[in-house]
Amino acid sequence: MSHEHPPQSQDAFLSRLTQSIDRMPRRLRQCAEFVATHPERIAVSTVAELAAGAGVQPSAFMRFCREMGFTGFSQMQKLFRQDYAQRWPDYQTRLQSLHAQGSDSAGALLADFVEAGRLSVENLAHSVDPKSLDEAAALLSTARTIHLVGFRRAFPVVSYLSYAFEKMGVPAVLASGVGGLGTRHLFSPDDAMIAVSFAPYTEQAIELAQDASARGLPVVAITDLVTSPLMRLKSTALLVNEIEVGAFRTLSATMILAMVLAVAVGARRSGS
Amino acid sequence: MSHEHPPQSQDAFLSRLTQSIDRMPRRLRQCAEFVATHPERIAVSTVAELAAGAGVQPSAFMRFCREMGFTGFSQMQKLFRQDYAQRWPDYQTRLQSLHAQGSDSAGALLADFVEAGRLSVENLAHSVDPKSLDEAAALLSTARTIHLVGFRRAFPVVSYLSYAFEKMGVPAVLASGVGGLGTRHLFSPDDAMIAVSFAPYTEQAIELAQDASARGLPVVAITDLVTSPLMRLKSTALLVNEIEVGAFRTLSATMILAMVLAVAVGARRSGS
DNA sequence: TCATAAATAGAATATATTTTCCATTTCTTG
DNA sequence: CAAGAAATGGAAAATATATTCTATTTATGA
Repeated sequence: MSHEHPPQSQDAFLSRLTQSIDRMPRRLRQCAEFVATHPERIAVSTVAELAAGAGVQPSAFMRFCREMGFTGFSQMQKLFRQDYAQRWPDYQTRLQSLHAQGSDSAGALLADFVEAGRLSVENLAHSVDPKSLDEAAALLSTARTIHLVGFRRAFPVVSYLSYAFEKMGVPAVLASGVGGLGTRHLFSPDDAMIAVSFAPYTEQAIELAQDASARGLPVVAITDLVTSPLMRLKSTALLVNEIEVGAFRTLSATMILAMVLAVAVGARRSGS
Repeated sequence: MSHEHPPQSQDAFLSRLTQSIDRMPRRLRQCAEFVATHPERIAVSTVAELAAGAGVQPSAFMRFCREMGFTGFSQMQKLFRQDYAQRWPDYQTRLQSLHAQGSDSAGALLADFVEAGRLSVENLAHSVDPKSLDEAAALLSTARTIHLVGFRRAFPVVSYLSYAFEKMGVPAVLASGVGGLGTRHLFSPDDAMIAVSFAPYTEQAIELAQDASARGLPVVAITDLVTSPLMRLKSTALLVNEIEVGAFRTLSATMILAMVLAVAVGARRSGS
């Protein structure tokens, strides 16, 4: 069935893919999913490479091409090679063309933030001390419960941590700050805290961190400057410096740091 | 002469080309000129096609490749394919082998995630269509209220958007999903929605987006795959693809996209 | 102008890639 | 649970593509 005329455009191809992906058998769906994730590779890869990427045999990928209405892989590839030229430019060129659209267009904005984000991320590898990171992971992995504190710009970070910890089965509570006094009364000496705060520092976050520290909880701080109030605690500090665009700072590097921390803790927990 | 090591990048290739083009014999210069005019075709063409384009015999084109320092056409083509798409598969395999070695010290983990983040961010410049971005900003800037929908991994994104919009005085509501039916009854035709969801898609998010769309609200979707259910709505879609490390995906590129969207909307609001 | 070297075209060969085929396994359905 | 259908993996065959080889042409310089 379904072996009529082949899709004439990438749009047609993709809509057909979405339509039939649910009804596909296992291996064919693997192909479909891989193609949906990396459509740009079709033009420049061989069946063998794509099949390997999707984790199937070349013959399975062939069947996938047929199922999509093509006579074979070559025909399908031809479609993708046709308008390859449009997206050809590499990263640098692409950035320039985004900028060229005029300084107040969304494209120029995107170029600015992408560049800032890239630099921030690259910078992270230097600004974070691996020893502190190990230390932080060690502290957190032995805690009974991890309290997560962060407001305003830091809130997305802790909400991500909360999600990641839940996914890995690590007990963690988000200090919400809404509905009264929060989770302060729950602090127990064998717990630990991750406090996230950036200049200008939210008082509430600092207070909670100080409180926890006073009660003997180890505190891991994610912050931006060495002058941060969080540095005054006897805490383990992880520094991230996001590059500013206009009055805005990205969160790209910070999210990566959060993720690394979460995964490191998760690994230690399950490993031991 | 000149048969040393091959160029390692497209830039190196091009500078070498300009350098030697004057000293080349006729047919070889035809090749050089054609390649200089259509560098994007190298990755997706055969020698025969390129030779025909340059008006020479395939064997002449082969000599040209040699003259440029490659062992043959295949090696040269590889360079042009790598710069475009081949970073990803290389990266994935490298990562798997690292994981197999069990180098799960926090430092190595950090390096991995930094690399993944950097690539994800760079890729954003390709995957997001500037036109869609402009369109999205336009739609959202005229809305009375912006409804924000996103759960699980997408929640940090919408919580950031909520923060950014508040900071800029743009009315936005977070569809919390907790405490009952949420904000669905608040949908009004002159509102708009930003829906964020990644595979495996949270049903609740999809439903809310469909509901909003059915009621005539413009929906801006931030999602990962062309097969995403959010793509089926007549919505404006922005695609972000984060590289996977182990079973985890960063949010670095996604946060940048969110930020760009927020700032673009804010600028339009205050500008008009 | 002639001798020599370089460059070229086209066919022949080697290699890579696609495509088909079929035995085996895995699902469906009565 | 058995019979049939669908799906799969692997390898063999067909095709496309890259690469080399050599006879011929074109350029170079004394």
